[in-house]
Amino acid sequence: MRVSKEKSAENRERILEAAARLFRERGLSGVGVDALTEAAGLTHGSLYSQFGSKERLAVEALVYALTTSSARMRDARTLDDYMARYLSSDHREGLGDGCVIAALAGDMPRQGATIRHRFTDAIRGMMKKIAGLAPGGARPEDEALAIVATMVGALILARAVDDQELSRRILGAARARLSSP
Amino acid sequence: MRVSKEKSAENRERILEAAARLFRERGLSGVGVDALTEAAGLTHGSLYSQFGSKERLAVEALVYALTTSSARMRDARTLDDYMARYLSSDHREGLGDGCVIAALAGDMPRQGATIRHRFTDAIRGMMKKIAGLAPGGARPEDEALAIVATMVGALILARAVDDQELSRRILGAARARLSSP
DNA sequence: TGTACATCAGTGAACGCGCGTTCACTGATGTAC
DNA sequence: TGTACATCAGTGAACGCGCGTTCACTGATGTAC
Repeated sequence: MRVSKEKSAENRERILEAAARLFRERGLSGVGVDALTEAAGLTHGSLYSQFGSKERLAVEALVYALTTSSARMRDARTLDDYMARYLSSDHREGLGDGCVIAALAGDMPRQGATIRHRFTDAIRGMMKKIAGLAPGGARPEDEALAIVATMVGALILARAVDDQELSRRILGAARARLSSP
Repeated sequence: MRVSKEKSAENRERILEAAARLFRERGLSGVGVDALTEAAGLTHGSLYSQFGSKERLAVEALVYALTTSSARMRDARTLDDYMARYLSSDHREGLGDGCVIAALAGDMPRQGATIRHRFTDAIRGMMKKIAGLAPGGARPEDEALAIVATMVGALILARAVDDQELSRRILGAARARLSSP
C-alpha cells in the first residue's frame, strides 16, 4: 500500500543506514537485497522502488557512509589525535561504522565505474584532511598519501589476522612510526 | 575414468595453480568451483576428488600462492630493492601473481579459522623478511610491521582508485616515505 | 470542508541463474595371481 | 610375462538454496473538483 512522503523518506533513510553498515561488515557482494531491506524492516521489493538496483543503492550507501561515519574522525584537531582514533582497537572492532576506505578497498578492483569514482573521491578527501593536520613538508599531499596508506594498511591487516597480540602490535607499530617524524 | 598417479598429481597442481591466480584476481568468494576446475581443463567434480571442498582448496591454494608468488620478492637483497619491486606499477597490474596479503586481506575477516591462520603466518613471514632487510632500530620487527602496513596499504589503495595519476602518486609517496628514514 | 479518484510505495509470488555439493557411473590404472 | 579383477580419478546429471530482478497487485496517500 502507498505510504506518506514522510514515511517513504524515513524508509529510504533506514535502508541507507542498514546498507552503510552491512556493506562495510560483509563486503559489497556479501549482502543480499533481502538482508538489506529486512534490516530496515521492509521487503526486498521496496529497494527497487527506492533505488532501482542493488548497485545504485551501493553508490548511495557509500556516500551516506562517508558523510556519517567520518563523524568518528571529523573533530580530530591534530594528526596524533586522528591517528589515535583511527588506529584504536575500537575502530578495529567497529567495522560496520568505521572507515569506509579500509572496509571496502579490497572490493574496488571488481566494482563498477560509478562506485569506484566515489571511492576515489573518498581517498582524496582523507588525503586532504590529513594534509591539513600534518606539519607540512615539501609535498604535504604526498606525505599525507603515505600516511593514509600506512593507516589504512595497518587497520586492514589488524582486522585480518587471527592473533590478537599481533593485531595490537600492528596498530601500535603504525602509531609509533607516524608519531615520530 | 581412472587416470595415472602422475596425471592425477599433475591435475592437482593445475587446479592449485589456477586457484592461486583466480582467488587473488577475484577474491575467495568471487570464483566458483566451475571456474576453478575449468581453468585447469577439468570438471567441477574433480575438485572434490582432489580437495574435498572449495574451502580446503582455498587453504591449499593460499599456501601454494605463498610459496610460488614470493618469487617476485624472494631475491630482493635490500629494503630499497624490495620496495621498488613491491610498489611498482607491474605489481599493481599483476593482481593474479602478486602479493597474496594485499590481494586477500580484505576477505579475511569473513573467512574460516584455518585460512585466517595461514594468512596470519604469511604476514609474520613478510614481517621477518623486511626485518632482515631493514637497518635495525630498537624494535626491528615493529618497524618492519609498520613498513608492511605502508606497502600493503599503498598497493591496495593504488589498485582501488580509478585515477591512474593518483594511483601512481600513492605508490610514489609510499616509496618516498620508506626510503628516506 | 467533503467527495471521487488517480497515484505510487511497498508486498509477495515468480523468473532464470549460478552457487557448492552429492552421487551413480565410467573405464583406464594398478595389483594379485 | 599374461590374465583377471579391484581400485578410484574424473564425469555429468541432479540436489537445494540464495541471488538480483520483475511484475501484478494492494490500499493508504495526495489531489482535483
